[in-house]
Amino acid sequence: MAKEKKVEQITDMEVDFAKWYTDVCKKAELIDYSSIKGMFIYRPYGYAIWENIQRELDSRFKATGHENVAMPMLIPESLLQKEKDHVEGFAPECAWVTYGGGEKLEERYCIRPTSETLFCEHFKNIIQSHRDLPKKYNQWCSVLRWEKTSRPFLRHREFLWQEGHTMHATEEEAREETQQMLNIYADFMENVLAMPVVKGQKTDKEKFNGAEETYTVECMMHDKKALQAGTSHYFGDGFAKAFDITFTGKDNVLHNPHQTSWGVSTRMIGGIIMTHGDNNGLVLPPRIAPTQIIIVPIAQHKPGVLDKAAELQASLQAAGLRVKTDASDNSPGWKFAEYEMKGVPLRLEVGPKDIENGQCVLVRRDNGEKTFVSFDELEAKAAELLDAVHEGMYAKALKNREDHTYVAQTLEEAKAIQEEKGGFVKTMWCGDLACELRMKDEAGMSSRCRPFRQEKLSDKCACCGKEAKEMVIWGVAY
RNA sequence: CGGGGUGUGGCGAAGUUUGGUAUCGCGCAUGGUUCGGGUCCAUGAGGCCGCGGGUUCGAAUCCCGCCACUCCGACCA
Repeated sequence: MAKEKKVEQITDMEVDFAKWYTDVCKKAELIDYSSIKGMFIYRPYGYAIWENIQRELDSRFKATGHENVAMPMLIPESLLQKEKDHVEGFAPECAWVTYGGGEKLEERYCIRPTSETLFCEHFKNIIQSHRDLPKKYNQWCSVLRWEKTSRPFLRHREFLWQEGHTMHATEEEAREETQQMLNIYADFMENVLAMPVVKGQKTDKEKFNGAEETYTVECMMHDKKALQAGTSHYFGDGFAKAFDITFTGKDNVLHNPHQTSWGVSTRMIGGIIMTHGDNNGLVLPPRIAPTQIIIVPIAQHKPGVLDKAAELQASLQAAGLRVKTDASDNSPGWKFAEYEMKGVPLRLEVGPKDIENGQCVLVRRDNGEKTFVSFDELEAKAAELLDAVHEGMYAKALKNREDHTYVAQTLEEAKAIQEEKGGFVKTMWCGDLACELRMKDEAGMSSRCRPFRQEKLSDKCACCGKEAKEMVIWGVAY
């Protein structure tokens, strides 16, 4: 019996990372393909992860004064076209509804690729006075973008997400909102998903269509590629002007409100898989795992074993943990492999020998460590171990990022690092688009962000040698 | 959207070159057996061979078109 490789159905990530990824998505029963390219079926286990993500984020949104709404799915073409940069960015990947009830429509409708325009139309109707501000809305929905290539979770044509849209009386307040939401994302990813993030601002080239500023949280995957896990945009009053949204201020003068939007999607699940997964399958962060503890009874036909398993499940559930017992006829070894593949953070083994000794075994998914725990301290120990699994996963992911983040002083150096090692490359940058394009052309890397945590690596831009403004992190992105 | 690869029961494959009754392993069902790392045995069910045309007495196999998956680019959350 192989010690390292316990699940034969999954391709090793060192052999073929892309195949490993799709194997995990399918074998862990997260997702299935549908008959339409880029449209995926979220299976119960995959959807349960999304529901847990939703629950965690939604409570954070509510705690900061946001309200949920539901907007229409269709956008009239005339509405989409009101903001020039926005429509230019999204028009190429829109899908259109042209028939209704068998009749050709007067005006075609875009299936929402994002809902800024819909929110703006609505905001125009409901905002009159400074007393109506701020408006802090969010919606959980799916959006459609006609992508050319697709991969489970990472790039769908239809994907689930949340989009927050807010309107504020002052620029200062809108900017604060933008930062607050970015921080909520960062905190959520690190403390719930165990994914370390780099916070920063996008370059003009990479920012959202129509935004003044785009902020991002960037993560590094196992294959050293970057994943943009969430974004928060400051719009200024550009959309407000385009949509003629005004309010009367305390000064009895008409003003345009300042706007933000921010979103994360099911792409984060792809991030979880590629940040934490291993050659035995998925490894789920305990705080969003649909099942946190799987109880595997040993010699379950023997009297008392299943009763004890049920008793342990009940007491763990009473302690607020998500627990299941697998009492199927499959052998214990089969069950071990199955729940490893599904990434369940802790396995609890209990058999006749354990019952005699008044104990059971807890096994960590992240590192395989076994702990014997007496029944009377099980709830406390299980909760403690779940936290330890979270911390272990975070530390491992952080180490991966730090081990594969490099400094380059020149474009040639950056290119060499990318070709030989991959990962994040930090360089100084003058701020010119031309240098950013050269980095893409010659080193194959796009700018991931201008990190908030700046370092002064030198005085000169790595590309052109002119005076540098700031440090940029470059990488190959999903 | 350009270049390569692939498509055969739920999964993984053989068969395609040279047209001639649809194969194997896993899984599934039933019964028994076993249980601390994917137990073992027996019996059985399940296939529009990606889809649509064409050639032929006859097509999984040859020809044409399309679709999907996948890898490498370009584009994008």
